[in-house]
Amino acid sequence: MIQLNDAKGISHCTVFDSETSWYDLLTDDEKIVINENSVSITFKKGETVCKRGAFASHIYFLEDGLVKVYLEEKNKNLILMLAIKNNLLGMAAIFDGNNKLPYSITTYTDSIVRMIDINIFRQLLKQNSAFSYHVINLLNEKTAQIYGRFFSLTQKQLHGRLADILLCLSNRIFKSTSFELPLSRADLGDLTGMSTESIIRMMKEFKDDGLIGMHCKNIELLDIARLERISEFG
Amino acid sequence: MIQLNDAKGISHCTVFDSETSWYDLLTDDEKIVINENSVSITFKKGETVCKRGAFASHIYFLEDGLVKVYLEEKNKNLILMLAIKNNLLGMAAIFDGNNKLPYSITTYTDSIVRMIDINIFRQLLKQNSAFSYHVINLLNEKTAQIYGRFFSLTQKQLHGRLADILLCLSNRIFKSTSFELPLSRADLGDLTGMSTESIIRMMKEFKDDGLIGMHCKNIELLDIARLERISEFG
DNA sequence: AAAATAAACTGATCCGGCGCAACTATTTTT
DNA sequence: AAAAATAGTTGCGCCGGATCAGTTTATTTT
Repeated sequence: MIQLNDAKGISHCTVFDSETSWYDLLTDDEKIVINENSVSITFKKGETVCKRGAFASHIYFLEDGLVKVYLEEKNKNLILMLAIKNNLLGMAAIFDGNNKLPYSITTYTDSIVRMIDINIFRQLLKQNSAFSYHVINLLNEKTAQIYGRFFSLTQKQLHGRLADILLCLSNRIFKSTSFELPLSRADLGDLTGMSTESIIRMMKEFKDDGLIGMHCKNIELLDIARLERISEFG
Repeated sequence: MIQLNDAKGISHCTVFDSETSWYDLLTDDEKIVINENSVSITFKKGETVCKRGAFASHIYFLEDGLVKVYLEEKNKNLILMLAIKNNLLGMAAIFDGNNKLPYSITTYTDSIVRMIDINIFRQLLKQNSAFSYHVINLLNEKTAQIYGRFFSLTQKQLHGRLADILLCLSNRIFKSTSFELPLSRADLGDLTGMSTESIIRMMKEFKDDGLIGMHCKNIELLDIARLERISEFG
């Protein structure tokens, strides 16, 4: 289990990555039910899996790929979280008053999504408490993450927010200090609550200060300790 | 069930108020277990129920009163939500990696909190799936709310955020267009992500514009339609 | 009731970060 | 390969809101 809020401060992380498998908690019969009531769909990079406001008919299990979960309204965008493979998405709609999806999902890379009938999923939650207990833990982990990000975006300024997201991408998504970004600068903006121009300026500043290396989409974190200090102080 | 995200826009609301009783979903035996493993504590106005970072030993059921659930760090504060009676709080710690509370809770008014042993609560979740299904719904409702607030605080400017919180207080807490605020201006600031001074200035502006009436702590919403428009356009 | 403390308010100043416009580089389309 | 569209970059001006420094008004304390 990954620690989300350490003693030092309130960390900002936006990736959800669960190792435990909910599927293993189902009985053999239940597994059959899931299999018969779900389909695996392939999405290309940049395709939309679902849109906020639509009726929620499925729970999405991301079998492979990288997606963003986001809110959009007028020209304002906010990425709520990034998700990598083995994530259950769309659970917030399980009992939303009106059964509408509370967010949209779009892929960053080619992705495979298993779409599970929401009523079947509800049924399993109601009948299998080991499964529903596990789901509660998943939800709580996401909630803790959202709190950290909420704090970061409302209380820190640009430097801190950029440091946060770079550390998060490195630790949680790419698991390496150097990686090739599938997100555009505009997406980084939607993730950190800043304008595209500010993202660019700030990244250049980080580069000039020797905190990161950067050639187009290729990023390398050079001074993690200093990035962490920037994240902490703001 | 209260609708959280309507078609018009992303609403900002910070109060959690559930009518359904989780307690009724327990069996008679389970009710006895809960009763034997919980105590009801009275807190005076302004007292701290729990602090972020402490080991989570209990789930808090707010039997009466009004509390804030918040993050604090250095001189930065962020109120995650307000809760009124009949709310379960502290559930985010049920399976947090390290069993630490992810937020602090303080009362605004004299309050009664039933403190339920967290392991007993876990046990009930594991054995009673009707109960855990209900808890999943509660968590999802909170999540949807947090998303709306997240959007509000990161994408709207002061006017919109103030309109949001005023409408929320009126609709969800006081259930009246006129009410006496138990929160200080500083708390309103922590709730909307703005400085105390800005809260004061903005409220005066709203008053001068005839949107609200205000005498010290007494607030009256005079033009709800315009407040909603301000909330929507930011 | 006086003193002390905290909360509410006001005005002046300053700057972080946004938005615009223009330009370049890269990718996609035809 | 040329054209079009998208993404990335830079400079500049401006303004929303924070911060600071103070005054006034409430609320506690003694």
